[in-house]
Amino acid sequence: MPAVATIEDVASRAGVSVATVSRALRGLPHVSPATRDKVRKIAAELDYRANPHASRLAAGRSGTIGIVLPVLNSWFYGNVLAGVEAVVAEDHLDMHLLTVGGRRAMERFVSDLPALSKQVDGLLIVDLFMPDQLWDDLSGGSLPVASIGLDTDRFDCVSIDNTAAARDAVMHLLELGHRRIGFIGGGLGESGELESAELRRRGMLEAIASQGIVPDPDLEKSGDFSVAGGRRAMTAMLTHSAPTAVFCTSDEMAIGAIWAVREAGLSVPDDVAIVGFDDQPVAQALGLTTVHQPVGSMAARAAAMLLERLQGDTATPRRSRVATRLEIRQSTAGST
Amino acid sequence: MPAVATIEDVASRAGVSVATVSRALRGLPHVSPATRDKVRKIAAELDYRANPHASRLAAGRSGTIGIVLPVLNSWFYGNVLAGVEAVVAEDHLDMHLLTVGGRRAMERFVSDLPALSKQVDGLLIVDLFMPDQLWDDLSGGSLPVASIGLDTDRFDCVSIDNTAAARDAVMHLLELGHRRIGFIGGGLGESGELESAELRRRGMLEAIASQGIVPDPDLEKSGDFSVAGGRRAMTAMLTHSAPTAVFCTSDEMAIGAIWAVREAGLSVPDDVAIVGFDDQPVAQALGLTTVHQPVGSMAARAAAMLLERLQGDTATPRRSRVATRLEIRQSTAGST
DNA sequence: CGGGGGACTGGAAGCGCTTACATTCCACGT
DNA sequence: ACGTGGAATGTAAGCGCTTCCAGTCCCCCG
Repeated sequence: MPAVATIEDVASRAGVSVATVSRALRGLPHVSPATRDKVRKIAAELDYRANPHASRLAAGRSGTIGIVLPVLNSWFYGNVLAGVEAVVAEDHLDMHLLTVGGRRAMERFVSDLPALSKQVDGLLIVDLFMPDQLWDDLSGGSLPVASIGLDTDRFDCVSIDNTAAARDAVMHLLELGHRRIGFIGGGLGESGELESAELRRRGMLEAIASQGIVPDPDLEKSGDFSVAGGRRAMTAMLTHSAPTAVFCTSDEMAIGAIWAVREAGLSVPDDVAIVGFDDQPVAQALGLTTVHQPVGSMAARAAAMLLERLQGDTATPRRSRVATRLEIRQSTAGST
Repeated sequence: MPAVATIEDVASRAGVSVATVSRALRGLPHVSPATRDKVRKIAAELDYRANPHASRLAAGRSGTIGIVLPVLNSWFYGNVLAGVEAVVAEDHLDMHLLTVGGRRAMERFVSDLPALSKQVDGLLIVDLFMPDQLWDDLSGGSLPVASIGLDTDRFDCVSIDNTAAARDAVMHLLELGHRRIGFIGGGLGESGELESAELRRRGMLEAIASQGIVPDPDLEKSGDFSVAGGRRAMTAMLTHSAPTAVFCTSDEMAIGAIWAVREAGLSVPDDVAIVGFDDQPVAQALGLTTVHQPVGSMAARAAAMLLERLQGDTATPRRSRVATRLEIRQSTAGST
């Protein structure tokens, strides 16, 4: 049991008070350079690390930001985490995962919100089903909040223009001559549709409306952002109506849709063209036409914004819009 | 600023001491049922939540387990996180992500290890590049450790028989008549090969040796477990030698390999058969022959083992072996 | 009916830091 | 020579819990 050194050990060994050690180690003013160096040297010798719980309790800050997301096992959120991680690690902050998939978890999250401010200094909300109350609590509270994928002026956000991106994607299909265009949107668990999915649906509707096409409810299905969900939605769609093209709100669902199309003995893109969303690495490998969005860097940017807030920046919420780009590949334009 | 209630508020409102509140709320003995109920009722009214930092400081326990993994943006680790999350959430524990990709991060991790015991009660090591020193530190230290994917008797682990799984996969290729079989293994970042990749390589060698085939170094490449890495490795392999089949240590790399094969104007499986590893959802959708391993439940099981250790279980390390299964699909057996 | 022993409860000492405030010290201006 | 202001340092009061220890109180046995 190598009983790690405490601040007191450092202080006595350096012949100064704990207050001085604390100041010296954190680079605060009111410490002479000589003292600071000496303290640091001794701290290094002792391999001293401040006990984070003590620091947090005393300082009332946690040095942690909470990341609120629905699930962990999806490419999208994995990339978000990676992007955020890179940024917060630089500032020696920790990240605290708050998985809020499903209605129950969301309810618990909302009710925990007041207490949460003790545990995290800020919150990063990732594209998520947001009950109305959460919007209010979040923008009303004193906890800094930033979001990835939510497009709002109530707090900092970095997002894409979901509607425009979807419109472009569907316009692409229309230009190829498609008239019966399906849509696979999505929500996670029992909660409602994700806002981003809803906006993409709107873009799709705008696009087909611009060509005077009447939307067919049978051509709208909801998946859960998984491969299996996409397949299920596509299979259902194929049995009832017969789209010649389908726009999916995630690559995973698009892959599932392609699977379903092939299972039905049809071919992509000849019988059914498929468009995804996200542009995961796998999309390129498979020749999936999809909307590219730079998830990792969006996440990093949002994290950086949040960190600025933690430094005390209290300007009005910033909204950062990131460009998307339709990657046209074989799932709409050639043979797979 | 709705100043959350402290234990003292609850105590005074309930007319008892803070000690009693603490005991009542945590369900410790030596509290009469009547008192307990009263305290709980009042705590609920006040929406009291214990300040975790204070609890941790006082108790010397963190209620947190650390999860050590190399990267966050990969399907494998995402599923690990999801599996672990499900288990730890039940016990109201937090998980602390320790991303240790790359040599530098690993060095920092090793040097932080002693201090880490203040921050986490236990460590969950996910299939990772493990420097020798880390092995010693981990099994020598007092911190409970469990691992996912590492096969060891130095601490609890749940793992698969990588060698056997790889052998079976390659035997499958041999049975199909392949004689020039490539291997795409992998490590992450600048660190060495993952142990699991190394074991799979061994299984591959065993298999081809059993058929009297001499291994060809040109048929061994290393990827980084990404689609791009798999593609790169495959492209390199195709230019130098011409395998008729390739075994990849992850599905992502297998997908990249398929991509490269097609880019080269060849077809899967007719010119080159491809086998992956993991059996991600996307593998089934794509008809990728692959080794199935139940990542999520392995992670959950390892987490459960670790939790038992936290309860004080000090039996000798348990090794849990999970069965894998070769899923034969079109990338080796039919037309894609 | 007295004493022993549980079952409850409260007091209080920390846990290892941060930080407001007090103190010391020195260089400087007058 | 003496007051002064500011920088450097120390003192000590918490932060909000947990937990050891020491009571209290009551019941039951001898």
